[in-house]
Amino acid sequence: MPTTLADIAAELGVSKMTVSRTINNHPAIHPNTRERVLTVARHMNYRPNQHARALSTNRAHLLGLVVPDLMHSYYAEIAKAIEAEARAAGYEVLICNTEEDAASELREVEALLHRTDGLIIASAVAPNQPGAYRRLLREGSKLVLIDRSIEGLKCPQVTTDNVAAGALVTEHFIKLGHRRIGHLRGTNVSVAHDRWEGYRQALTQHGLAYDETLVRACGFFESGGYSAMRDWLKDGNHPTAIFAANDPAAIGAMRALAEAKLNVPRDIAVAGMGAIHYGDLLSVPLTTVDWDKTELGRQAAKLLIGLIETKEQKRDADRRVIVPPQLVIRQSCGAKAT
Amino acid sequence: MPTTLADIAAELGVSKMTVSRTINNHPAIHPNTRERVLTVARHMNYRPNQHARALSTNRAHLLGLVVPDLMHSYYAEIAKAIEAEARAAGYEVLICNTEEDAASELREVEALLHRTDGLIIASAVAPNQPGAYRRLLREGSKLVLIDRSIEGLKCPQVTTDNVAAGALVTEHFIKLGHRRIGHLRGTNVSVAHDRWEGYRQALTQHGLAYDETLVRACGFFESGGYSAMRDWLKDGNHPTAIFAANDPAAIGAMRALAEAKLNVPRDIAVAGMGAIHYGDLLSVPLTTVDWDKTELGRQAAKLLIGLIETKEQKRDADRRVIVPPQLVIRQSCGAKAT
DNA sequence: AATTTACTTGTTACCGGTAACGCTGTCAAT
DNA sequence: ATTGACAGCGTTACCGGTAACAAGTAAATT
Repeated sequence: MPTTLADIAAELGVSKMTVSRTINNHPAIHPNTRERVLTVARHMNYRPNQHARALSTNRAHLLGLVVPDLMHSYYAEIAKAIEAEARAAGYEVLICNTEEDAASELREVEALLHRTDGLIIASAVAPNQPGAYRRLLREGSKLVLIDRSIEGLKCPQVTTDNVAAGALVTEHFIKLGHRRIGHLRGTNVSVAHDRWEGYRQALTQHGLAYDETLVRACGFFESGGYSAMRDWLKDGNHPTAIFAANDPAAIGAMRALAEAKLNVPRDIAVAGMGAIHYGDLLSVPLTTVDWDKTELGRQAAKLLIGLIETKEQKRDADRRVIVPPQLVIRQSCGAKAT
Repeated sequence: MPTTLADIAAELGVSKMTVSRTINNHPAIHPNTRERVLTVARHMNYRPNQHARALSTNRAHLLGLVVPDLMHSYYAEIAKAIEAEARAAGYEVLICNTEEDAASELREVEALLHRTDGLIIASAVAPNQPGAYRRLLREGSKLVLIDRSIEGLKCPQVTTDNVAAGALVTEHFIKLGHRRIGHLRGTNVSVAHDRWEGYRQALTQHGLAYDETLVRACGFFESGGYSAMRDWLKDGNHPTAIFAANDPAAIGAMRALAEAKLNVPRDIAVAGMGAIHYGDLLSVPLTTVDWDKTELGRQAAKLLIGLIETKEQKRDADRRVIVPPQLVIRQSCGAKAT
C-alpha cells in the first residue's frame, strides 16, 4: 500500500493538515517542520493520491484530447505539442481517437469530461449540429476546438484559415494554366466546407465557372481518396488537376492514378492540404498547404488551461486563433522547381 | 454543479446505495426500482464522478502509455491499437511522449503510476538498468513493456524478435552480393542491441567477418540517421549497404545520400526496420522489416488489463509475447522487383 | 404457525485528500 | 500589564463514491 498523508503525519506526530500544507507549499509552515515533513515524505516514498486530490479540489490536472485520426501525422504533431505544453503546466493528457465517427466522439466526450478538467477537440461533428456541445458548454464544461471549428459555440477555437488555404491551392492551379480543376471534398466538417469555399472563390475570382461535376466527396482518409479517384477515372471526364481534402486523401488519389498508369503531375496534377510528414519524400513530392501545427496545439492547450485556471469568464471565453496557411509547392502540382 | 448519487437518491427518496447499485448493475435491485433510478438518472443527466469512484475502489479505469516518439507512425499505430482495446474493456488511455529521454521517462512514469491502474511502456531506459522498474514492480505497480524489453523484469513484455529481424535484413543484403554491409545503431535499448546482434550473427553465419568500423550510432530519429550518414560520407570508406536502426533513421540516411548525389540503391543500398507509414510511397520505396504493430498493442493492453483485474499472480505475470518479423522487400535494397 | 430463505434496501464507515475555521503562543505596540 | 496581530498548527466536515454489514419484508419450507 502506498504511503498517505496520514502515515507521514503519524510518523511525525503532527496532523494531516501540516503534511498537506507542506506538500502544497503553503506559506504558513515553519521551516523546521517543512524540513522534517519533506524528509520523511521522501523517505517513505510518498506520492499524493491524485484521485483524492481531484475529488477534494474538483481539479484533476488532466486534459482530454479528442482527434479523428491519430495515425495521421498532422494530429500526432498536434497531440505532441499539446502534451508538451500541458506537461509544462502540470497537466497530463488523455487521448481519444474517434476515426472520424461523430457518434462515438460524443459518447467519448461525455465520458472524458468527467475525469478531465477540460477537452481539446478536433471534432468530426457536423458544424451545423452544435447542439450537443452547446449543452455541455452551458453546463460549464471547458472546451477548446482545434483544427475544425463549429460556429455559434461560445468556446475558444484554434484553426487555420481554410478558405484562404483552399484558395491558395486553387489559384496556384489556375496560374499553372489549369481550367478543369477538381476538388475531392472531405466530410461534413468546417475545414471541408471552408476549403471548398476557398476553391469556389478562387475560381470565381479568376473568371472560371464553378462546375459541380468537378467536386466529389472522399472523406479524410487515404482509402477515400483512392476510391473516389478510381471511380472518377472509371466514370471518365476527370479534371486536369485535383485539389484533395487533405494529404492522406491526396496520397490515396495518387495511388489510384498510379494504378491507372497516369503520371502525376503530367497527366493529372495533385495537391493536398496539411503537410503530412514525409510528404516531401514521396515518389512524387506532394504540393500542399502547411501551417504551424505545433503552434495550433500550443495555443489550444494554453487557452484551455487558461479557461480552467481563471475563475471569471475572461475575454478568452470565445477567442478565435487563426494560424496562417502557406502554400508549399512541390512536384505533384506540376510547377517548375522553385 | 453536476448531479451526484445523493441528488438522485434525494429525488427518489431512496438511499445512495440503491442508486449506486443500480448504476453498477448490481443484481440485487428490484426491476421497478432500477427503472425509476435509471429514468431519473438520465433525466438529471447523471455521470459518475470517476475520481470518487477511483478513490473508493482503488481502480481508476485508466491505463498509461509511455512512448518515445508519438510522431513516428510506428508508435502511433501501437497507441491506436492500445486505445481501441482499452476502450473496449472500459479503460481510457493517458499518453506520454518521452522523446527517447530516459530521465524524463522515469519522472513521468512515477507521476502516471499514481493516477492510472497500470502502464504500458516502450522504454528509453537502458536494458541493463532495470533498477527503477524493478523497484516499482516490487511496490506492486502493474507494468507491461512493449516494443523494447528489459531483462530480468518480472512483468509481461511484448516485442518482435529483433535478432531475427536484424538477421533478415543482413542476410538479404548478403544474398544480394554485398560484402561491406554497414549498420547504423540505435540508442542503448534492447531493440538496438538485438538488431545489431542479428546483424553480427548473419555476417558470421555467412562467413563474413564482423567489422567494427562498419557500425555507427545514429539513434532512432531521422535527424540522427541523416547526420550519421553525412559524417560517414565525409569520413569516406563507407559501406555498400546500410542497415539502419529503424525507418526514420533510414530515411535520414537516404536524405544524406541524396544530398551527396548518391543513388539508392545503385551506389548504396538501404534498409530500415519497423515499416513506417508511407514507406512504400517514398521516392525510393524503403526495404524494411514489418511486424504486426496492432497485435503488439492489443496484446500489451490485454496483458495489462489482465494484471489489473486478476487478483492472484497468474502465470501471465512475466509472460513474453513475440510477434514474428517479416522482411518487406522494396527498392531501397536494390533487389529486383518481387 | 413458526422458521427459514431469498430478495431488496438501508446504515455506517472509509478511501485520501483539502477548505474553512479555530486555537495557541509569541511579540510589538499601547 | 493589556491588547492585537500574526505565525503555526489542529479540528471538523466534506468531496462522491463503495464495501461490509445489518435489517426489513415476502415467499417458501417444515
